[in-house]
Amino acid sequence: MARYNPKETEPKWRKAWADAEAFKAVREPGKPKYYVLEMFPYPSGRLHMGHVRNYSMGDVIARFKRARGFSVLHPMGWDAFGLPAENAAIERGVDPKEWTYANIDRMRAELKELGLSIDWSREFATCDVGYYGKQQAWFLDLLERGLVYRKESVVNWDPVDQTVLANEQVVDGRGWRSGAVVEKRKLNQWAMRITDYADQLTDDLATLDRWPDKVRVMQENWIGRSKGLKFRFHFAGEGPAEGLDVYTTRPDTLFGASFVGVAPDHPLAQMAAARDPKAAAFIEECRRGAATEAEIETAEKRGYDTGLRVKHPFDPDWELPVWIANFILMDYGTGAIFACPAHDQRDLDFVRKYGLPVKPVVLPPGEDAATFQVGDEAYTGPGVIYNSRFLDGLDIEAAKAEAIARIEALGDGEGATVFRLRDWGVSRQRAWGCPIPVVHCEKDGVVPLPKSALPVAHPADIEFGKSGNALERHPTWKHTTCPACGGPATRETDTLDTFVDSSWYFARFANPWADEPISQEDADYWLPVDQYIGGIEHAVLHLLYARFVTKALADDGQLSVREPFAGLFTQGMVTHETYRRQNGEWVEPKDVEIAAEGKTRRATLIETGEPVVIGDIEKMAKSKRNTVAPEEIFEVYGVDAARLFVLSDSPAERDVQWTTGGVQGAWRFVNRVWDEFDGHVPAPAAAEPDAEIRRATHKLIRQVTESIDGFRFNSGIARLYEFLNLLKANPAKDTTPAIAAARAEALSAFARLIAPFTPHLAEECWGRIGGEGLVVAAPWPEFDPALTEDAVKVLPVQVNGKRRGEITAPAGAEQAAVEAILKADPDISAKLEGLTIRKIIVVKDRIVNIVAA
RNA sequence: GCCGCCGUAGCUCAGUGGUAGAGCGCAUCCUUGGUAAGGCUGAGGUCGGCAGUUCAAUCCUGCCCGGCGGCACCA
Repeated sequence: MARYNPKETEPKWRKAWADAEAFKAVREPGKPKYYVLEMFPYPSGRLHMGHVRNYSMGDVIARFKRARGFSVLHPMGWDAFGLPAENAAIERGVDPKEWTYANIDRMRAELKELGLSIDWSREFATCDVGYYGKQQAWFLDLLERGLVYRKESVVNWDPVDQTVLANEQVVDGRGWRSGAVVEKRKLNQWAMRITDYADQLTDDLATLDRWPDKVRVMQENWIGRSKGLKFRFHFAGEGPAEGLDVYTTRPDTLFGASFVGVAPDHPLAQMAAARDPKAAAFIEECRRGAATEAEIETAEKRGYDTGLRVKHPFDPDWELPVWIANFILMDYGTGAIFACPAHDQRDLDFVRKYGLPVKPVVLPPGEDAATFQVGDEAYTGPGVIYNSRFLDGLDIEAAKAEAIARIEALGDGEGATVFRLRDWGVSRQRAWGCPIPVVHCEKDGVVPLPKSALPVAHPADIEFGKSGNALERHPTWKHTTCPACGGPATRETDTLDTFVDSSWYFARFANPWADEPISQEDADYWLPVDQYIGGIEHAVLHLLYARFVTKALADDGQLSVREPFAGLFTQGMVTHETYRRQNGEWVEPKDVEIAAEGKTRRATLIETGEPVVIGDIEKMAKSKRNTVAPEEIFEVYGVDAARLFVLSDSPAERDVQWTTGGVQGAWRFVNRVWDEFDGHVPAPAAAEPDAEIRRATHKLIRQVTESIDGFRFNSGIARLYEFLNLLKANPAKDTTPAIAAARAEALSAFARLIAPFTPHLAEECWGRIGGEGLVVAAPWPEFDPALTEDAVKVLPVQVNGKRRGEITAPAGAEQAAVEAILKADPDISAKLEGLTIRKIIVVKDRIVNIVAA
């Protein structure tokens, strides 16, 4: 018997699959289709373990569905525009394009080595002119539809990356890539009207029943739809004639109003500042103190009374003061509020500081109107409205409806829906991105290019290597003629956010050769993506943008689906222990030797023998040096062992901890499997298969099938481990014809069941037992449901909830039959000596409990 | 503060309303022509805590403790 040699077998089978074009996606109208997609990688240059896990999961699904008779699309591409290439250009003087394509070449080779069942003929990179030129085409379509527009606005400016960021790319006031504190700048920017779809994007989340709840909740929160009332206060005395618009979600508490507040940036605040130096000073102070969002959130509430007064909408004689308050945001609602401190914590904190009145108008259940008071905590729970004239006695929802109706009747406002979501700013002041296909003409202004002028490609001699936008600096590229007047014009030098690139790539995969951006015929067949797999970090970025673009393109008649991803799975990360020398320097796992001493572990640096501190388990990252290079693992253990390990050791949605012992365990399994197949002896003809092994085989098929369907790869693999132990206990040699016959069926099923996880090993095993053709082309094994149940069940017998013995009964035995067996059992009878049986509870095929006294 | 996930063997994790499992690690032994290896056997768990529902709870419910993640002056 020879040891399994992955270095020889694995490349052999990859070649066989390629020669057979085993993974070519073909539209077959008679067959059900299945589109499996993993979030495409950024070509950073090297494959890491996270990629191995992500793409192995997708590969399990793709191979499984193919074996189950689906026509499968499983493509791969590259999210290839973006800053790292430009940063490499600045740091190392390389050309971003060359750098990117060289990285793609290397990573493609590594991905191919993983043995993924991908249709490589469909591969593209977003930096291919053939891709981004099509993107420019639909960009122009959306521009024409008014879904893309240009506006001067205050934007998030990342001073390190020298570009604008979308709101979604600002985390805790810092750039998501650079970590730099984001500044506010006023710029002319391209934006997409994602807010037009805010309602749909919220409502349609309910249809995504194969998405994790967590992601749906995150998107819902991000879009932040709230329903309420927009209405107008009229000024008492001086003040703008048009009044002051406010937004509230609590119109039911209008009679608890204490003051009216505006944001420091609000026009009314500006007006006050113009004639009141103290107001101006207060506004200035607010601006200074609020550099980051984190600071705004924790800042103490402060305000300034403008001296202006407004009339209460339901009582012209009731006047409310107008304050400027630092906690009011200009870009939400109308930038102005009415404050009801008794039922809003922020308002309460504010009025407690400035001595304004607090009047409760919602009476909590069980409280007495005469004695109920609000202390330091606002009451936001349910109750009955009081102190509120015509709203008295109503519950909160009824009072909201009544207040809105009254305001509408007065003509002072209407019910309104407000979103937290802002339009998507897509301009980036960087060269290594998709050029925006418009020109600026002195005479005609902003002019879209005709489609015949596409693609707008990068110049070949672009000079990177300095900060700022290289397209802007290029001596000739931007100078062109205006398609409208023929006069001189300059090209737009902003490029599109790379999230635009990734917002439609899944649709392009349906037919990457098509002249139009999306081939309707092919997209109608393949879309939506049946199973999308990727990290949770894109919950409100990529996944929201892709949903929006899908809807926008559907409305433009370019797509038939309104949701891109029918199923979403967010997989966990690959983690590893961290190691540090005494001086605090991080050390790579491969330089560390771990020795077990009893139950504790001790780490030393291999080179010097010095002790190393074992630190926390963290996501594999270069900064902590706790990475393990996939290619080194492939070299030692083979690809299959690596795939098996990252899938086997944790549930797919949770993090998996990479350990040497773990991958060695997977490697041992690979060898044990091969050993079992290598020792295979053909069964004598016509022998009746051993019933126990047969049942175990059919149970296994059922369990593995259900595990893959449910994304429980780890438990499916656990069942395979257990089954192998059973086979080892019934070895091929020196055995009965019955066992040999059962083993033949078992091995045939086993080879096909391991194929999604360890595809190379499966081929080798399949060949060894004389399987027909390639295992990738073999149908998934079927199980006989009758064989997955035992014919005879061992039922534990409890007396008063404690286990006192067991009986053997036929499967499905009912109460009467079981009671008969109980009576005939001398052991049980002995246990019941002197007791009166009150009740016998029989749970079919599970257990018997006798209640006795 | 709000929402979600997690807590089972030394470690990493499966699992189940009814006798508690895997891999690694640990111990013993075997093999020494699968040998920078292979195999047998074994020890090890009040299933985070308390209460409830139930004939029966590690599993369901509630509360608490601990860890992780997301959201958070959004009117």
